[in-house]
Amino acid sequence: MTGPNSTRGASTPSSALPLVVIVDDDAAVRDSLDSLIRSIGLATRLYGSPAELLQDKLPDLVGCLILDVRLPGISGLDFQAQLAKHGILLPIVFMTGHGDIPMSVRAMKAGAVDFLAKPFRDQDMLDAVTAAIERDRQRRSDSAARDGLRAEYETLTPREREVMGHVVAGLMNKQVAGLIGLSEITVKIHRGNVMRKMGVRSLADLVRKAEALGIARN
Amino acid sequence: MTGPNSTRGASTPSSALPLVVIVDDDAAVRDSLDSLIRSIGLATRLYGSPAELLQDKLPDLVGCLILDVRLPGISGLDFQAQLAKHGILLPIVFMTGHGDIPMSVRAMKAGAVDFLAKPFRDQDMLDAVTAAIERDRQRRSDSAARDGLRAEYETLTPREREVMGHVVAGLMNKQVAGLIGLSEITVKIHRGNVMRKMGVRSLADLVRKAEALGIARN
DNA sequence: CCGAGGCCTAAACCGAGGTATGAGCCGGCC
DNA sequence: GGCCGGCTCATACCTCGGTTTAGGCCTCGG
Repeated sequence: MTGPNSTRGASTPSSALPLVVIVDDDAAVRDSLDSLIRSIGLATRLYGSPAELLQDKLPDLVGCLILDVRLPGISGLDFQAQLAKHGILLPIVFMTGHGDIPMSVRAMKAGAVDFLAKPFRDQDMLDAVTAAIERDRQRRSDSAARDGLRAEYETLTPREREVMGHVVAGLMNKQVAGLIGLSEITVKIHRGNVMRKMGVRSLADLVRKAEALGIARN
Repeated sequence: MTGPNSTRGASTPSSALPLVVIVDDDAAVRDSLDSLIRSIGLATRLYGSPAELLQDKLPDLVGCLILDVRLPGISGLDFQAQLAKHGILLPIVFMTGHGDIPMSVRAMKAGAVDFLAKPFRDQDMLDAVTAAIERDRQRRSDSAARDGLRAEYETLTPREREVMGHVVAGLMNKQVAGLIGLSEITVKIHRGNVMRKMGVRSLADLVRKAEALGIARN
């Protein structure tokens, strides 16, 4: 059985090439998919079971998963849920030889990119993988933006966050002051600090960042 | 065959009771579903074919569609696409006796709420219908909010919209003035009109409304 | 103990936001 | 023609936002 370290080196440089992780208990299927995926210039990583994948630590690359729904020891659908708990958020393309409709519907509801019945056309798999990678790219981009925002927000002191909340809610400095029992001038100071730390120069931008952070519930 | 006017009156008052529209060419299936849906207190409307549904004009109620994928004259999936063009945005629950996985995946990708293989358990159908209605309720709520915003936005004159765009982009009045070749005081007037017509009293609220409207691309 | 950092405040000043009053120009419509 | 509405501008006045300078209080940790 192909072990965890079955990455094909030649097409897996440490660059930012998208990585397609293939999990199937049939070595022939793995190799076939490996060839297919690498034919469009993507890196691959092969596993014979979910356990092998979990023991290995995946590089943090843009990519996706190709899973057979019938896997050794666990259902592909349960594995899908398990991966989410492990913080592995790679988009998943399912394939199956003996699947049924409820299975496919459940997978799609749980966020799978596609669900292909074997035998599938090569092009269908490539389309699915391409879509999955694009989805992952988007997710990472969104995630990075949110992380950056949160990093800025976390440099704020408790008071500054409190003031920021009221400011983006549309209150005037004097109202904020009255609300939390401060002098207006102090609110101005905090407000200025917020603008500087959040890296914005207009209230409009601050409001947008606050929205993206999910603040300003009032 | 049951005609377009087969609505069961007793459980279909003109109130805001959610409406479940059932399309199936088998009268027995329609009646069975009708009983099931009405058992949980929802109104129903039965059709034997997509054509009948399209000829009829549906009341504008919260609700959903239950479609067989195998319909007279057209595939349920094609009908799904066709309905979207007709502006009928009701969430769809598919059911099928002879469906396959690609069909279910295509339906789910196209936004179906669920895809049930016959025979299905009554409870599964009720769960799907409940979820579909909830989705429709949410969609209508979002849509109504956006329509209200657009109505306000449309009361703005071209100049006012132009000024609004720059203001929510975070520019100062004098910058806006320089950018579109006006005096600062005129910008202030327009800005004041924008605030009044858009029904907001703080810049923060204006920015949020602009975001919801998809303005402020810069 | 003392420095650092968070927190609060004040006085003073300036730039920006907002409104009212008044007025002129132009194009479309009855 | 006359009216209306959109658009423009000016003066004046007031409020609000924002920064600087300067100071005091507290707590935590070296």
